[in-house]
Amino acid sequence: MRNRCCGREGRGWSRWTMPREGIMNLFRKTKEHLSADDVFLRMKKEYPGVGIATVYRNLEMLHQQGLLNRFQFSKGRALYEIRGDEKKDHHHHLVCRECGRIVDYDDFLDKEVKLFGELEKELSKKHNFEIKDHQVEFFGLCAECK
Amino acid sequence: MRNRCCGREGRGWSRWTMPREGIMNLFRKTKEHLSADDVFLRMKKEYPGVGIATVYRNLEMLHQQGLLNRFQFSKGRALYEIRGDEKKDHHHHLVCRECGRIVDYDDFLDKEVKLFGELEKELSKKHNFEIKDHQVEFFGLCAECK
DNA sequence: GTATCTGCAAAGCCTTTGCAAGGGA
DNA sequence: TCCCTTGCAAAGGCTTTGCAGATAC
Repeated sequence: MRNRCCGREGRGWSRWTMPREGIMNLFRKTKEHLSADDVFLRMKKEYPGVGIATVYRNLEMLHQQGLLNRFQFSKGRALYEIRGDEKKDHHHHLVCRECGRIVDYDDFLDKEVKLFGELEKELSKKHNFEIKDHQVEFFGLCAECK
Repeated sequence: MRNRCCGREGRGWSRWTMPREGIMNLFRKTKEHLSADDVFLRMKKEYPGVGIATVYRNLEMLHQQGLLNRFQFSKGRALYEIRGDEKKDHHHHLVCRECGRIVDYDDFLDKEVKLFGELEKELSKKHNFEIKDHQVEFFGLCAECK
């Protein structure tokens, strides 16, 4: 599965390596948000011997390339998730302030999609920003914690 | 200025102290987003002798009490800002991926306000979440960096 | 063959914690 | 007096870096 390496401009790597492949496989198999340590621990089973530094380096690289999203919901650890087709896989988050549980939702209301499109356009113009992406979180208490 | 201490239920502190007051004064004077270290350094001038641990402890306490917002836009450091009247001071962010600059905007479109109200209601019901707050960030490149 | 990538260990940064001393109520 | 709060220093958690050896192409 090194086809991803070829014909890709400015991709940030020169070789499609085993750890890189292993990390992407992991994310392809799960919908969870994983921390660097989560990835490191799960990698051990299928690709033993991969070091934590390599995990960090690759997560950063894959994030830079747009293959993974990175989130920093709370203090401490960053969380990653796979990023698929922009339009298809985009979602927003519900984050529980108590237990840290994260719920994704992607069944947007039509007006929600429409509004964000308009907002990006309008804000770009008004603040002279080139907007590439957005992130929305609702915070509160989940069913168990409230 | 210890009036804030009195008659406030579940406020998380028993005494309105000098460091606490100093920190709030700092935030009242600025619209910037400050890190714990920023606060620590600025405190030194007016309230020398306040330790960094105290700054962290109080930022956390003030955040818990809803007087400060905490954000974690990128890895590393948390940023704080003063939180005024919910309706009046609420705003969203534009974050530059290149230089980290943060622009606030609070001149919401009417439909934007309306939509978020509807969304919170609908998501609460659908996911059995008690939504208390939301946070919106647009990421991209600022005028200088693009 | 060679520049890139890796694992290991050590260092770095931000944040929290333990504890004895200080200071309101 | 009581016990909340503080400052200091040490520890903690997550992440990055330096470097010699391994590896993709």
